[in-house]
Amino acid sequence: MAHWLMKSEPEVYGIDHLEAEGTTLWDGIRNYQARNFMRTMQVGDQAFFYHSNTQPPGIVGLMEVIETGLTDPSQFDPASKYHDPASKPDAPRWDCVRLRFLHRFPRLLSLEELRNAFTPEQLGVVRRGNRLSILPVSEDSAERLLEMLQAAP
DNA sequence: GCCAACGTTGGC
DNA sequence: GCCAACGTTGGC
Repeated sequence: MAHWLMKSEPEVYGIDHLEAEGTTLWDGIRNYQARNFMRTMQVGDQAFFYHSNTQPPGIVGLMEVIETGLTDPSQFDPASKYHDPASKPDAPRWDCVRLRFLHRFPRLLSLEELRNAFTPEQLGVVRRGNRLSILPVSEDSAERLLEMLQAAP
């Protein structure tokens, strides 16, 4: 079972939304590197939910991958901001996964704390200017993150 | 609102 | 295939 970090702006889609819905289709990924990471996800993998573009940014919860290899429907929807006119239904360019809410952490683990505890090599999200919205998390780092999230700040 | 990082596009 | 221009993300 692998671990991932997935970013979303809480104003757009945050842990509150996921908790209320239970599961969600993680659509709208329009970056090839992030898409390729998503393609290697397996059912049962876990993902840290990271709130971006908010104060303070950081990890707030845990999700589980429950379905992979799904075609992202928003690419064919002209009304969607994720519409991709260049993508053809017989050769979809973008896909996505379905995730399930597991739990919130007892506290937010801020980017500042992450920066103090990890190098950019250990945890990609701490690299300044990292725009990738989906990142792999090594098992070592995942273990440390889970420990930090249970401990007091 | 600024700007660093970096992906994408298009002219040549 | 190079590279300048442009667009997006996201921290600050």
